[in-house]
Amino acid sequence: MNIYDIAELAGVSIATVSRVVNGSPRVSEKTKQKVLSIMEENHYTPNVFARGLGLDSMQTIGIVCPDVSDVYMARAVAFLERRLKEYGYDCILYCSGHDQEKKEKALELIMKKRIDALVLVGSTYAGYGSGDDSAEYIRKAAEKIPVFLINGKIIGDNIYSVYSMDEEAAYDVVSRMIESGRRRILFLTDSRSYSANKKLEGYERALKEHGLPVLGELKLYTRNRIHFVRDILLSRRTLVYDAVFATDDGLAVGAVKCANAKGIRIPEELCVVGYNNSEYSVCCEPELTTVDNTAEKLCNITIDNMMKLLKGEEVPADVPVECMLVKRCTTDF
Amino acid sequence: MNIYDIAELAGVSIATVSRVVNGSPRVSEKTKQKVLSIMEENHYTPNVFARGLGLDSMQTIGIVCPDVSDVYMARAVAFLERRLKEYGYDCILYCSGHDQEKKEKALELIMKKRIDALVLVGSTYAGYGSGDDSAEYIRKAAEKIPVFLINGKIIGDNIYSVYSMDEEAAYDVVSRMIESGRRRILFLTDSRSYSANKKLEGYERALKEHGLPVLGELKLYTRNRIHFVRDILLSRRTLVYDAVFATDDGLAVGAVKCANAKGIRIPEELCVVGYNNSEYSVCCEPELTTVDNTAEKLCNITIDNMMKLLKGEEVPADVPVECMLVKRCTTDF
DNA sequence: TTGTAGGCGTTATCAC
DNA sequence: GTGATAACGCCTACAA
Repeated sequence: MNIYDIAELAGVSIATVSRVVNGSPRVSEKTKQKVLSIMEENHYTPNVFARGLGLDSMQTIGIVCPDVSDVYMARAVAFLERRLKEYGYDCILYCSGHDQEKKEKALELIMKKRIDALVLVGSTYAGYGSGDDSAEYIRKAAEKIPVFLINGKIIGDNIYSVYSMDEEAAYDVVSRMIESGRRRILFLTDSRSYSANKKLEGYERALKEHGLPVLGELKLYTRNRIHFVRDILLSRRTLVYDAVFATDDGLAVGAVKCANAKGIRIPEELCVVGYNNSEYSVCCEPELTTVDNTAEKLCNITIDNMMKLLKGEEVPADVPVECMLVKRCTTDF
Repeated sequence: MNIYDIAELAGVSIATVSRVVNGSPRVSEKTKQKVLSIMEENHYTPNVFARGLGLDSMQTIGIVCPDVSDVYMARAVAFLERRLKEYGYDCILYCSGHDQEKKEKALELIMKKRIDALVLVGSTYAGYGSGDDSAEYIRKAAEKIPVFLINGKIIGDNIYSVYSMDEEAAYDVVSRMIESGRRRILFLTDSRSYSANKKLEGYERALKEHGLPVLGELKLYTRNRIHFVRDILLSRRTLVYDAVFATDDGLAVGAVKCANAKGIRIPEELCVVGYNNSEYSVCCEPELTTVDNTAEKLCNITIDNMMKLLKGEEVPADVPVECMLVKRCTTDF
């Protein structure tokens, strides 16, 4: 059942059917009703491929993230999908992993689908600072379609970054730790991404501004698995700290588990702050104080701006969004 | 840059270019190399819309789940996406919510995309037993393309169900609880889905076969939020139980939190078992014994069977997969 | 207001 | 082995 069949049944030309389908006002009410009823009767659905071919768009947005099974990514994808649907767009999803090579491959593949725009979720797509060319593949994609980064930042044509103000949040948290008497604050992370770096910068700035030394022994890179983190901390007997600032809740829970295992009291002897305000934070015991990076807000802004852009409006290339501290039981400030 | 441009540059016809693109053997090695190099030079990519129009397929599979931000769904989507990619298929993602109306709408929308097949993740798509017509919209979709259910079961033409053996797993867990001396076992769930019903059946069968009564007061339906569950259990002062079997880890964690708040010792005084072997189970304290429903296996089987089916092979319409008990610290058997 | 005809970029079926 | 050419189903000037 195609547009020709409908046209014939309705006794009009395909142009008229097309006009009805696309809600053109240049159709008489009478023929419009006629055509609509025929379409209804025959369950006619325009062929999206044909339409895509003509318009060079299938109203589809590409979403790429390293791994949807990560709770943070999953939430972001859920928010993005919902918002996109509200605008009548669909999304195709790619999980790229974290390897440079795989990420490049993923973008190459998804670009072949002739999507209208691209969203990259997670700061792994942000490059590792200025002057490196690891983000070149993203710029290349941006030559064809607008690229939106969520929680990453790349400066370039047709690239739009919406990210949470992690440096400021980290600075704030660590400052409070220091002001409440902590002196040896462990920086716990699983990544050297843009966002992790920003958190590190905030951490270091807070230390410096409060006259504390920045110590390599108090920065720990590890895998983001609860037991793994717990065990690594348990095994470092010489590592002394009275606070932990983790770049993800999972890591923070690992630190809490370690303290529980050692019989260290939280928050009296150890203060812990996580990141992302995930369900883990209320799952662990005691429940975790954490930074909410307002993922929903980031996602909504991203899609809203994307839609404006696709309509030809101007949108800011750089949107920083404030984080929010959610206090629970692992802090005493 | 389209197939005509390439043909002209290579001094051949578009038919030959098409043959090269599609790896047809009926091209001389010489012209093939010539065409390939021209394509390479010009970064030629065939237009997927045009190809889709001709072949009536864009090698795309639809994935629908109620909510990707749910950890279980997110993991499933990740597994599915990875496997699909291995086969050269892409996926478009829809989150439908749980409302009947929304689910129908989601399927209606995604069907318009002319996907090659459909995966429905989660037992919310399974109907609520035989004789109800709430799954009619799924049968309708199956008239056009094969539909695969993950963790649901609908019997019908062109519908394929891959699901974990939840009845058996539940029976097994509850039996062990009883055999280790538990007498009042709370059944905790957030859903009346196919899979939740199966778990309930297993629970009841175990009680009956061990000569214990099935009590309404020991079945609790609640929202799947840790604090919500904890608070509801705390508020039911008269509710007495010495074991909890929950249909999801989140619920089980709520029960653990309640016990912790009341000072009830786990597993001595209370035995708790969750479901899905999610990260929550190692997050909570004490760590949760849980049933692993082998989501990865379900997903891989689903996609493998789908690919076979799309190639014209026969595949079973019904694949039950065994669960696995993962023992941690909330049980003493 | 409506219809005609060309174009979108492929693939597939013929001939040669 | 290679090349015309007709689908595929829609959109949209342009004509009427």
